[in-house]
Amino acid sequence: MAQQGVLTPQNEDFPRWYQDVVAKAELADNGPVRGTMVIRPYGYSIWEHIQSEIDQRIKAAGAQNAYFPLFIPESYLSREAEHVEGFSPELAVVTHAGGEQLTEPVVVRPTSETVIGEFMAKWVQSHRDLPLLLNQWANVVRWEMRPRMFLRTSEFLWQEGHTAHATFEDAAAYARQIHHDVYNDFIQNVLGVQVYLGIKSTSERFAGATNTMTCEGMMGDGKALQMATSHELGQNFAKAFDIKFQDESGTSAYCYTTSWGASTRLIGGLIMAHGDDNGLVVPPRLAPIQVVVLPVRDDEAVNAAVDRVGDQLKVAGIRVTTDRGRGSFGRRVTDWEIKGVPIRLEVGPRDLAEGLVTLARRDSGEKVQVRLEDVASATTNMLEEMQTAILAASRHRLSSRTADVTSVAEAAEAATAGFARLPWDLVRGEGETQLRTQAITVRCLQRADGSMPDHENEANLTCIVAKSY
RNA sequence: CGGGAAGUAGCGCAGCUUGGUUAGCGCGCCUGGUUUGGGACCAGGAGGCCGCGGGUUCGAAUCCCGCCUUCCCGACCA
Repeated sequence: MAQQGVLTPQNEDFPRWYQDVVAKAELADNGPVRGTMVIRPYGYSIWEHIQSEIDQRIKAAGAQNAYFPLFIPESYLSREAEHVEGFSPELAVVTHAGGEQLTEPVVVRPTSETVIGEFMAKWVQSHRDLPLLLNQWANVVRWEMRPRMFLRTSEFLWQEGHTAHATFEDAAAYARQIHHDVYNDFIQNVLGVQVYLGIKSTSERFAGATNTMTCEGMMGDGKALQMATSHELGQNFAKAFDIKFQDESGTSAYCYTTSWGASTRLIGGLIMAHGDDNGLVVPPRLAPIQVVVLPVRDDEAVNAAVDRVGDQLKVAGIRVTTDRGRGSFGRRVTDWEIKGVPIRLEVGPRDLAEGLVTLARRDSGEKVQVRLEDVASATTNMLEEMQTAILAASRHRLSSRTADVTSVAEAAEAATAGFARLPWDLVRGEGETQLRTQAITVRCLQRADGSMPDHENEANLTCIVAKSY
């Protein structure tokens, strides 16, 4: 039965649709202070799954978790000139504490290169201490001009990795390893989003970095979202914080450091990459709830079957929940659709009489009937199919809405609907400035074959330009 | 921070132009009953510092000033 939508349709007003999903899927609420956000239990459970997947990959890459303080002496920031220049406008600074004015104000960390640098300097003495591979899960604060739920909040949750290496090559290789094996692997295989991997142009680079790598995803409205980044920091922070080691020959040298992060912004990316007019679509591998079992009516035989089916799925290792007796069937269906649960398993007397149940897939709307004894295997298969289909859809959107063009003017035109790709030599400098006036930015630079360049000055690079979040 | 819009019950809104008894409506919520194969229905009920502060007035949701917050478009950004 056609209903008036619960959500604003995407093509009517995409930002409004986004807000609706955040609210109706019970992901988050606005906090009382400008730009802050309360992450609700369902939203937080998605974050916990993101954390767990990324954390496993970080550990597989050899880094260890640690925790550094929220407060940083203001003077630390100013030790690295570009870093302080980049971050000062958005710092929250504590000037009073304990009822007194502080002699040195402390900043609430916007990122932790500086404090961690300070401690790396203490911990690194010898080449035997390298590489030093650290990660922390933390909150950071950046007083942004224009907050948006999950995409840009004054306080956000993330992981930030910080490493120190003996050589430029080792640092560069590790930053790339994180970029591919942690970020791209997670984003593609768990989040189901196809991204462009590339390096940032000088103007888009992280403050204090010598090279910034990015994963650029395309959202449902054709705009870009930077979903994770890895930075090579050269010796900038090593020099500012005196991170030195002695090599085999006894010569003292500065380390090369890296940093890399992914944040709760990924949830914004999840919403906008896969969501539709019925709400969120959570990829099966990420979903806190993979299957919701819905009894069509509150009836003894049906409930008994619901329990049996739920147990079968649990035994098969599927994350399953049951929703019974909470209002009408239709209501429960739409509620779980908004939350994006991959599979809805309907149990009703008619099907049951024939020994069947119905599976409904969230992304395609496809419904199939399966025999009770096959529920676990059919569900497992459908979850895998959906995971594959979601990535395929994301891949299709990215390729079909990236236009290869040959001028800045054409790029500007193409960027109204998606991404544009063109030779970097046509854009760098003048073109970049010109595109910026139309809110279009260079998202990343790639080699002609789509691989990641070593630096901006390589010959024959292409660039991808788009409007972005 | 610049340009635009808006803040009235949990959510969405009307009322404001032209100040005047008790501030309404839809959804949601509570109670009881009937329901449940795509947002159920009937009956009864609860819920308001009308964003905050000041001013004008006999009287302010309504007029004036200031501030805060949210949304949209920019500059900034994970």
